[in-house]
This record gives sequence, structure tokens and C-alpha cells, in this order.
Amino acid sequence: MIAEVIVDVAAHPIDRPFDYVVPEKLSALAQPGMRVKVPFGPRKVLGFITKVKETSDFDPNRMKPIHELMDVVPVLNKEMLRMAEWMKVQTVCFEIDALQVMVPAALRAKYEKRFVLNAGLEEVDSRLHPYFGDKPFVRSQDAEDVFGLLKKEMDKGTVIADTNIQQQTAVKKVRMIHISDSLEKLDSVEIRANAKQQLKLMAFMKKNPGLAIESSELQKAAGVTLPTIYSLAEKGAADLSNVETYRDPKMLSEIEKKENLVLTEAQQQAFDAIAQSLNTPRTFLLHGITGSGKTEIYLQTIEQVLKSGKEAIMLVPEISLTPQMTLRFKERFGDMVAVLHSGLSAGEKYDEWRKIQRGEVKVVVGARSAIFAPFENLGLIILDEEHESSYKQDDSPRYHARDMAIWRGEYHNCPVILGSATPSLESYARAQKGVYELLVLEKRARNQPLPAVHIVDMREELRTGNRSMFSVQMADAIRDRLEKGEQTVLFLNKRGYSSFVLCRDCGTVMQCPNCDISLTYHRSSEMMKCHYCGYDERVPHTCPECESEHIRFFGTGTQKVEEELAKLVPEARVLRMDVDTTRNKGAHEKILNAFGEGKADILLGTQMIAKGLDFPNITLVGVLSADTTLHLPDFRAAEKTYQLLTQVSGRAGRDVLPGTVFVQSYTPEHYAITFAKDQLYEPFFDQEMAMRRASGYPPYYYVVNIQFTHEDLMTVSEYARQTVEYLRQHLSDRTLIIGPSASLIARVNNRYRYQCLIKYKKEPKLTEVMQQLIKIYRSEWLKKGATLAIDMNPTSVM
DNA sequence: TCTCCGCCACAG
DNA sequence: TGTGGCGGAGAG
Repeated sequence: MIAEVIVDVAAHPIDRPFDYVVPEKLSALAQPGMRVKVPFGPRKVLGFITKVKETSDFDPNRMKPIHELMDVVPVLNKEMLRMAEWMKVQTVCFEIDALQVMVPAALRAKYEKRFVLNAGLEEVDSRLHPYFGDKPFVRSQDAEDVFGLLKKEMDKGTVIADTNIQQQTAVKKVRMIHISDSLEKLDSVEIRANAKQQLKLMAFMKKNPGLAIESSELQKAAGVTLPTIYSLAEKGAADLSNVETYRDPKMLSEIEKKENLVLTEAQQQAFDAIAQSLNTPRTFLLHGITGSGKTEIYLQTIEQVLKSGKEAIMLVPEISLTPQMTLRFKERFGDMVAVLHSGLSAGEKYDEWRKIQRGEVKVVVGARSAIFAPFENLGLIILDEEHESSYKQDDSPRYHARDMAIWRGEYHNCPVILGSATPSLESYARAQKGVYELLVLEKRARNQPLPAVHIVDMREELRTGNRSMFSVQMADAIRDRLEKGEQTVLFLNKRGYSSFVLCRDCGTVMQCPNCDISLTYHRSSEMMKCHYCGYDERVPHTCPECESEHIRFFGTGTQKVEEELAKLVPEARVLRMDVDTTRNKGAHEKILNAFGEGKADILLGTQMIAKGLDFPNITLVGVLSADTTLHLPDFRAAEKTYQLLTQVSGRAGRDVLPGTVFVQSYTPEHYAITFAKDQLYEPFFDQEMAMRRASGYPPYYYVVNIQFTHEDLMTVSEYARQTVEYLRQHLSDRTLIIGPSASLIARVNNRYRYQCLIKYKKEPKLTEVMQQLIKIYRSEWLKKGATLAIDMNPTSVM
């Protein structure tokens, strides 16, 4: 038997199956979708079997055998293998990347270089002895100071280099103690009279014959230590075994089960439409304003799916994967739910994944990668907040969860629901064309009014002499809520600029030496950091250009706002939520909980607070500057701004108390801001579509972004130029090719960046031309140190 | 003549 | 991508 294997080497010439002989003793086991260890050139690597067959075109004498099977049960099923092939073409990625992304990180290979003894330890240089210790090998990373000595030993042949492939996380096992059920047997065990601990344990055992108990539990219950248990087990009083377990299974029985809410008429209509199509591969766009009760529809639809014996996947953006939200699923579906989020360790994720694979759970709630949940009998896929850009992975494989969802929907003949208050233009356009079925919820579920949104013209504030970052109206409102004991959320639209360090005398802004971007000031550590390459340095006392001592920190970071806020309302308790305060695990959750419990009056934060906040006491939301996302050089700038303002406004007045929103802007007349004021999606859509049509962007055109990097500016611009020329020759006349141009951030980590854009409506040759371009890159530019990245349907072109 | 380093081909 | 082989350059 012969196996086709995709090996774990992400490189263009390797991106194809390699044939291996399946050794006789493995032939009964080997199946597509299993991981294998195979020899590849001089080393061993991990790979996936994608096919087994009896014959090969390859010279049988040169074919090597599979070294080891890593799985007993395939980690990828037929569907996943097919999806990977499709994904490879769709996103222009390596097949191995597509396969790896579908498997939990714990199952991906970890390679460790090490030096292995090939002779007795006494034959090697005695200076190396301490490095080996009593092991027959040293890890390369532990032996950096003695590479020279090791090299000599390798020449002598006493030591050889080797790569060890490790499984990252294994199945967690617990030690179970099975107490003998025969009292006679227990009585027959001899214990010395002075072995007090053993006597104590025996007394416990005699009270509980036949009991199977985890060793840690037994230690607690009997008040003894592990060695005591071992000695009695050896004497035959109990059996020991290792039992597979899951990490930290949360006590689900403690979660109270909740019943369905009664659907409003609009909700019911939407629900019915979906429920009627449960066995059709149809895509629904559920457009419901914030607070219209989309989640309840999801929950009840999932319930229907479960009743028919099928499974469901629910995708949410990572940031809205809050405890509040997961609790809601657990309340409905109990231990049928697996939750996959970034807060889990690799081992915990692996455990959740195994529960899915074994069919122990029926519902998965998770972020982007949960779309690969290995269900066999999928009945429904939901993408909540479908417009979120986090559904698109921004490194290879650059897949969009929405595309994967629709593919799987077709494979399983099941519906896909895309839900949003602010659908992406692509999805809404498709719904209008009838490709997706549009379902609308126009009212909030409990009929609460939408919050009153006031737009504040900050130019006017400047004219009247208010130079602070809070308009008079906003400041008054904040004070008012404070007096009433209601809560305020302040949103700082920070993206695009942040606090930088500037010399007031010569105007020099401190720049990263490796990237064309200014350094960000971090107050807590008194450091300046580059957010692209990680470079950091202390804030200088004098300007490096003019030696002036007038160094100032500029910009509007959340820390700056916090200071201003302290001046405005010194008595207010303020919680700040940004990258700095949420770096630690669980910090995000802690801050939100504290705010929910009323431990603060004001929550101040960046994008990350725009979602999932659902507290009844929030009656004021302030957007400090609506403009920052608006003027980014990106075709989605207006769309993003509209979405953000709508989402943020939706945080106010979700319960009984009515909400008010203030949006401060220097361009208050912009349509993205004026339409967001009253959540007028349709008019916004129409106007934005007109803009897209005029400028040739999605949904009118498909876009491909091709980015080049190289150490040398001239070289990279030349490659980009050649590419554009090549594309112009080989793509159709109606396709637009934009560029080449330097990227917005023209240099990162000392590499210059250039890009070009392809805009097309119909381009049957696209895949072929992209493959051809990769060939040119491989044969000419790669060797010269260039990199090329192709992003199909990018979420942004900056 | 020995050794080191950089480039290149190749991987089943 | 990682590795080992090959050949050129420099040192002794």
C-alpha cells in the first residue's frame, strides 16, 4: 500500500503530495486524514495522509516508508480534506497550511533540534558531560555555548544531530484507584502496627469496598498521601489505572437551565423562514438592529436542529465571546455545548475539539477557527456579526470564515445564517440580488426606543474656545449621569493614531529605526514601543536631533483621556480598558464584571468595548472622535465607521432606562455619521454602494491585494512593477490593475513594502495567472530575498 | 593542502 | 523550509 502525504514544509516546491510506502504492519490502520511521521530528505517531518492507493508513478526503489503513524483515528475526515483542497485554490495558500488550520494547535508538530550520543558518554569531551547529564541527548537550545565542541564530536561520530518531533499536548490522564470489592482480600492485607498512614487508609477502604476514585480525591477523603496509596495497592488492596480525562470540566450541573423566551412577531417570522429550510443549503442574512433579539432566534433555531439529531456551529467575533454570552448557550444547551475561545490553553482547546470529534457535544460556540469543528452531521451554521473583519484570517491561510461556512453548508445540505445590525456591503448586496435570503428585524425585542444620538460638531467647540477633548454637552452629560448614579461608556476610536513622542522645539517625532512609523508612548513603563516590530526604547531626556529638553507626549491615548477625565470629574470611578490593561489573561473579563457590578461610573476604552456590553445601568455612551476611522486610506473606511458608531450606540439604554449617545466629530456632515445616528442602514447602503461603484471596489468588483517586501527599496519596486506589467498582459482588458505603490507603512522591520491591486468582475484565468505569478516569484525573486503575499478579497487594502 | 563559507539543488 | 554537497577563496 502507498500513501500520498502532504508534508509539514510550507514552501512552494513542496506544496504537493509525496508518495510513501505504508509498511505491512501499518497497512490495516493507515487511512486518509491521519498524521504520520515521514523521512523527508535528511530529516523527519510530520505530514497528513491525503490518499491511500496501490500504485505509484514514482520509482519504487526510491520510495521511502512511513516512519510512524501518529493517530489511531484520523484527525481530519473526508470533508476536511476536500475543504483543504478547495481552500488552497480559493485563498492561494499551501495545502499544508490549510490542513494545519483545521486541526487544534496541540496536534501540530513541534520540532526540537538536539544532539544525540552515538557512543558511550566516556568517549566524548568531558567538558560536555554536564550538558548531557544522565540523558543520552542535549537540546540544541541548551547547548549554544558548546556548539564548537559538539561539532568536533559530530566529526568523530560520537554525537549525531537529530530533530525530535513532539506532540505538544497529550491527552490528560488521571490516576484512578479501584478499591478491591472483597472485604476478605482487604482483611488479608498485612500492615505493620506502626504504619499509621496505611492503617488509616485501610480503614477508609474497608468502609468503601469496590469504590473507584481519583487518586487526588482519595488523598483528600482518607487524609493520606500518594505513597501510602501505592504501598497498599502493591499489597493488592486496590488496582491503579490511568483514565483519560478532560481538563477542568466546568461544573455544568450548577448552571440553571433556562427556557426559551417568547418570540416577537418579527422574530417568529424570521425563525419560521429558517426552520422551513433546515435541510437546504440556503444562506440567510438576518438584518436586525442592535437589541432586536437575534440571539434568541439563533438559540431556538439551534434547538430545532438538535431535535432533528444534527449539530450546529455558532461563530462570534472573539471579543464578543464573553462569559455572559457563553453562559446563555450553556443555560439552553447544558453540556451539549463546547466553547472555543482564545483564553483556553492549547490542551483545553484540544479537549473541546475531541468532545466535538467524538460526538459528545452537539453545539460549538467559538471564534473564526471554530468553523472547522469536525462535526459529521452538521445541520446549521451561524455567523453572528457577520460584518466583522476578524472573520478573515490575516495570515496564511487567508480564509474568510463566511466562505468556509457557505462551503460547509453546501456540503452538509444545511442553512447558514449571517446575522448583523450592520451587514457588510457584500452580504447585503447579495441579499438584494436574491443570492441570500434577507430577514429583517426592525424593532428592538422589548420595544425599547433606540438611544437618542446627538452629533457634536467639534469645530464649533473649537470656535467657542473649548480646546478640551470633551465638548460642553458631553461634559455636562457625564456629570449628570454621575449625579444620578448611572453609568457611562466612553469610546475612544483610537485606530490610526496613538500617543507619539514629539520634540516641541524642532518638531521631531520619535520614529522606529526599523519601520516607517512613529513609536507609541507607554506611560506605565516610560517606554516608546513600535507596534509593528516590537522595538522599544526609553523615552529620551533630550531630543536626538536638536538636544532640546522639551520632549512632549502627544496624541490621545486612553491614558491621556483618563487624565483629562480626572480633571473634569475627579470624584468619578473610572475603569480603563485597552491593550495595556487587558494584557493579562482574564483581565478583560474582570474589568467587564467590575463594571457590571457597578464598581465604576465610567468605562473608558477602545474598539474592544464596542461589543457584547449589555448592562442595564448604562445610559450614556460617548464617542470621543468619530473621525479617526473615517479618514483612513481604505475603501472600507466609511463602512467601518458606520458599523462602529452603530455598535457603540447600541450599548446605551438596553434595559428600562433610556439611553443617550454623544458622537463628537470634526466632519459631522459625513453620511457615515449622519446615517449611523438613526441606524438608517438602507440609505447608508445606497450611498456607500454608489461610492464603491464609482471607485471600483467590492461588492462591484472583486479585489486581490498583492504585497511585496524586500530589504532594498529599488528592488522591491522593480518586482512590483514587473508584476503589474505581467498582470496587464495576461488578465482581461476589463480588469483594473492599480499600482504599484508603496504600502501605507512603507517599511516594517527594515523591509520595504510595495503593493498592487487587482480589481475584477469576471476573471476566469485568475487562479491560473496567480499560480504563474508564484512560479515567477519562486524562480527569480524568492532567491533574491523578496517575499510575496497574495490576499484574495482582503478586508482592507492599507 | 586544509578549512571555511556561501550558493544551489533537492526532498517520495 | 532545511540540509548536505560542492566549489571557490583564503590561510598556512
